[in-house]
Amino acid sequence: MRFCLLDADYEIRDGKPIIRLFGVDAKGKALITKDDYQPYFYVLPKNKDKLKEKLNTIKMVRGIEEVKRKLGLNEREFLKVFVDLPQNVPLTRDEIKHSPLVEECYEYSVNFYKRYLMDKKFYPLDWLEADDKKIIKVTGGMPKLKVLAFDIEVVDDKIIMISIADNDGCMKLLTYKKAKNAEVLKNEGEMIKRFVKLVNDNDPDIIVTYNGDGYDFEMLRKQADAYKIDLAFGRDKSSVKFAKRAHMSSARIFGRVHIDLFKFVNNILSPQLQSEIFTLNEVATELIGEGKDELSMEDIIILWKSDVDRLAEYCRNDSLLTVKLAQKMLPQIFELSKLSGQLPFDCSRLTYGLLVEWFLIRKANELGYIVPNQPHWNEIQKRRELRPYKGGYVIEPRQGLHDDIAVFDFRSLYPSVIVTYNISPETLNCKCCKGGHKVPESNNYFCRKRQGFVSGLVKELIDKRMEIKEMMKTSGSDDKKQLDEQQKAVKIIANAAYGFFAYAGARWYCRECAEAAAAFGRESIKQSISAAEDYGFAVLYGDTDSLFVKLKKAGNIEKEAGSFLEKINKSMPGMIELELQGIYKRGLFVPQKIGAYTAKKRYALIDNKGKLLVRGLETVRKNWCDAARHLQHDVLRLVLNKKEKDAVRLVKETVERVSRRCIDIKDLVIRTQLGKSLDEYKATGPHVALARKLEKEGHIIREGMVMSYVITTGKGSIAERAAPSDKVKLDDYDVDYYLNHQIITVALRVLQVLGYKEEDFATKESSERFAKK
DNA sequence: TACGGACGGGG
DNA sequence: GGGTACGTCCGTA
Repeated sequence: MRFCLLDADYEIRDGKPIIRLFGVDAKGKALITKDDYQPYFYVLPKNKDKLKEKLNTIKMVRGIEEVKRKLGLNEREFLKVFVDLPQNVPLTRDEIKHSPLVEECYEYSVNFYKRYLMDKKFYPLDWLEADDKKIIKVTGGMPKLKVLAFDIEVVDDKIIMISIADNDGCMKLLTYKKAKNAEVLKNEGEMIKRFVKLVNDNDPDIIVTYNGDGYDFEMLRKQADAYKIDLAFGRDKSSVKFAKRAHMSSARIFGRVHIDLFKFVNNILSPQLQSEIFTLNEVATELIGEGKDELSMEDIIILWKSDVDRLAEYCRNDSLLTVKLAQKMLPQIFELSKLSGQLPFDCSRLTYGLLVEWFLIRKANELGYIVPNQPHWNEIQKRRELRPYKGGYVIEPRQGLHDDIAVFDFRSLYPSVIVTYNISPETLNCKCCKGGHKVPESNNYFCRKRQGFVSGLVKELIDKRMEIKEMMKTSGSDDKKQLDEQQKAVKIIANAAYGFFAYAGARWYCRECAEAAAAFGRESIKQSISAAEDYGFAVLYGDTDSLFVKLKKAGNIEKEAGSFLEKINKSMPGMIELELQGIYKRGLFVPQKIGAYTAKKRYALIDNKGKLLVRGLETVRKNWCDAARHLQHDVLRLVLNKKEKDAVRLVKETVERVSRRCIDIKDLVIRTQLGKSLDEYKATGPHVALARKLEKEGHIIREGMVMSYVITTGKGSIAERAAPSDKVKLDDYDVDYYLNHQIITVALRVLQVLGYKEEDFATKESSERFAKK
């Protein structure tokens, strides 16, 4: 049979590990094929023969082979130790790791299915041909995959609604109250059972969610456990497995690839997005130009009581939006899978650093290198404690409002720097050439004679990207689209290499390499900046990899930005490339230091369509009250539309309304989650103080509960004055707190830059309060 | 000033 | 077999 590889794992059958490969054939039919493979790891022996004797006494060991592999730049002789079961690889290593016969063990923590794919040189989305004897790679295009998205709604810890949508748009809505176009079930348990059946009937290859690992599947598991329902989503009727991963569990389904789009956005895509907020609404708006009406938790509770039809519509729209977003993002995930060799399931959940790491691991394997071991926990800690090295070059922002701004992006600079100066752990201060590439402001240098492992691979990536871009020029629109996804994937991995050198958990960690790349980078960026100034731009702000400019004299910013880029890219060495990130009508720049604390990038831009791009200012999260949250956004929008006076008036109005208690108390509610059980708290924040009070009154307080409170007048710390939001009357709230810690704080973030002080927002009602301070 | 704790996404 | 990110900002001590 011939199939396109989508997923893999292994099972133990009759005491033997069996690899299972999952995929679809040309007609889109799901297939599973199995293969035998033997787990192993490498040992660098001190005494080869004696070690072999010792290994042969270990029951788990099934065979030993002598092999030559490269360790760094040198070829060494290793023992390849085969064991019976994958889980016995680390156990066998434990038995010999302290032996005087062993210098070091390697590759003992590579998952068995990854080991198999790596050794066979199988990449996800490869077409494989399997017969009774063996599996070989063949050619084939992209198969048609059935994609299904789902979304749940929850009220009071109960799932009240589930919607599903697939790539044909066909949908289903399950609930247990009467609703239009819904399938109405008897209760929550029946609904979950029905959902499981629907998924199996629909038989998707890919299941997509938005934060399904962190929420929907967790919630389903909890409720299914309560009703003793088996979440048998697997193609073999197996239940969903919750794999413990680095920081959260991932919902894994046999035979179907569960892709959590939020994880991919958060881990990989976020640096390339304009938005700093990664809600489904924001991300979908940016990527597919389609958003959604957002409902608050309270809204959902109210709608469940009063307007189930509308809630159903909301729920439907969420799964539909998720499936549309998947159509946009899956090609990107697949291209990264093809490049890094990681299964789409893993690839969509890897962090930036691990994505590079797995790319390097597979390449190392293919080039005959032994993969360096992961650093030990104490080594990672040691790396983290090192003082930070000098990073990117920062130009302090020119505080205030500016018109007609061009933003240039230097991000492709780092891969070019790594290649140009051969920056790699093995080429650092080599013995062969004392006159290597010297690092600015340092005594370190990099080899000129031998290509480094990492720098060589980054070079391949850059060359590949050039090739793809060349191909794009002569290809049709469908091919072009796929090629574009390919070049983006290449760019993602190439760009991540720099950060990877400084990532404390990295196998190819090299602080000197990161330092060097930063130093060479600073040099080149400074050159680009002076070129921009010579051209006639005023530099408004720059930080590491981005540059904000406006024209010194009147002119067309878009035209000038274009011709500047053309000019500078001709004079830039090698692959160094400056890109235009965008043109903006107006921008507000906030200095990095406000009062006592410093912050990174803080600015807000507005484009010609009136769309806002906000960085570093949107600290207004759920532990702020709605009044403050909305005020900051409105103030920003007004300021960027040159309606500064209106902004100030709005702040004054809000101050006045808060002072006069002419405000809806629900706009003053602050929410904070209890992250642990009450007795574990050392510090008593407002939410903890309130929770303790409620517990004494006989309420049951559990970890994970969200406390909703309002700060009231009275004596003591803020914490002592937090009262449950549903008990607070309009006369109770603390005007001072809401003005000075919420409303004015948030307004000043923006307006301080334009020279305003808190006195400027004083009204008759509030001036007395300011005078007192 | 240092440090504990929460935030993110989802509902 | 491998540690619950990680950078930021609030409030308390």
